Amino acid sequence: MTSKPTIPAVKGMREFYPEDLAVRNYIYQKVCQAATQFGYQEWESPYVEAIALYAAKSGEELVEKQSFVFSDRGGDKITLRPELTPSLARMVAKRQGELVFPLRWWQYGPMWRYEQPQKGRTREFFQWNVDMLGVNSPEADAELISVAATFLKLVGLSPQQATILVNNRRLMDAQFDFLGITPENRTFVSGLVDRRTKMKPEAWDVYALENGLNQQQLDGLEKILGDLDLWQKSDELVRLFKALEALGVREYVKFDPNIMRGLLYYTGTVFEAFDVSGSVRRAILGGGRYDNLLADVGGDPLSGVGFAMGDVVIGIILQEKGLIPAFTPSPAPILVTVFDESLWLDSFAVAAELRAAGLNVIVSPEPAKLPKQFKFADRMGIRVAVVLGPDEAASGQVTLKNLKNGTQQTVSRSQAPKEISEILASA
RNA sequence: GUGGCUGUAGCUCAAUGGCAGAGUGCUUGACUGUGGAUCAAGAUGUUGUGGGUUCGAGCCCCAUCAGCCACCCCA
Repeated sequence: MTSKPTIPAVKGMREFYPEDLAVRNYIYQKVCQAATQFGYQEWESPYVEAIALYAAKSGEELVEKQSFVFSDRGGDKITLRPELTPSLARMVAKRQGELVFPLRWWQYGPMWRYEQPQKGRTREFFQWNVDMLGVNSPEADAELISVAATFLKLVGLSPQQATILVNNRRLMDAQFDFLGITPENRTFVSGLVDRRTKMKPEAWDVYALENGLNQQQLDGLEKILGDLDLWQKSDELVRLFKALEALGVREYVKFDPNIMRGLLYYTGTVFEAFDVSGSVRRAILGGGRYDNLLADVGGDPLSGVGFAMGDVVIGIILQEKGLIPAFTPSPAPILVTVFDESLWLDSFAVAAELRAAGLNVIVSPEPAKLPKQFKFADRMGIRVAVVLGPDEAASGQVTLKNLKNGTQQTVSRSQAPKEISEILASA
């Protein structure tokens, strides 16, 4: 054996073996399908950006602690992109005058964040971003939630398995006002709400009282957070749920006053999707409405709504539930064997004929014992083995073996493509 | 950045401080023109890395790297 590699992969970076890439590509395919059903356009932005792009809009945590930052040869600070929204804002602002609104864009690509790798979290991940810009309405919010729900449905997650929880920032702010919580205290209270499911109730109470809430406010807050009918007090949420009903995805969505989302730039509807039954407690995806997206990059004010989904959490969930299609190692379903040295190049010629007929074909690179070649075919998930031995060569024929059921037939070389196609079509 | 657990054959894991092991996979054969099943034989290790304690370290101590889990944050 060779010695062990002395230089490991960089911490938290992903290595995609063929079976891993198959999973990634499967998710990509479903994401594309969901977005395309709703008429969203695929776009792409640079993987490397100036750090200054994020300084304006993204949180301090993301820029200072979670970005991979480098200097280019001119001394400018650049970074592997930790998120997509600032790039979106810039590209839209640059062509704001000529783009057609409402704009519906999606992207699926790599992102990097310098975090401690753990379950559902790596330093390199693929993220699906979907955004609609230029419309500010609960009905537009409903469309985005509907795209997300459509994806969940496409990958085989039922409403019982995965749920999208929805809340509204304006509704919560109004409730906070009613309790006499000051605007400067709102950020703390939002964080408090966010933390509620992670702390023991008593500890949470103490934490709240120690940070400026009085007992009356705490009681009121707990009442609000337990009120699953609270959405009826929000015109926006009433319209949202009616639209979701019409869009046919209402069963995937639930109101939950505990959903706040940490990002400061959300202003209205917010939502997160969770796996209800599995081992991952992290959100599958999250998003919401943000106003004034373009203000910081010099564009005209423009409201938008969007969400993001990482590939890591959804990948774990789909694997756990057996929802990833079986992996076939070989993309070519046909193996042409090489019987011996004298027939070596004849086998190559047979392979070329089959490829010319439009088939995908592996040919053994050198003579080997047939059992070994058949074993290889089996391991690679190949469905048809082609044998060209002395008998076949003498009569201008080849033997075709169906590896699924073990049957075989000997046919002329000219007929082989047609016969193989029939075998492949039969299963 | 903080805390906890782990690191032994390709993989999953054993081994009271005293000879480095099993299952699985791999190679070969039973079967020189046919894979999956069965049986038999065989090969495989700087015990993550570097120090230390000890007559003796896979095991104890320190450091370091990596992985997992939780916190922070978030997709």
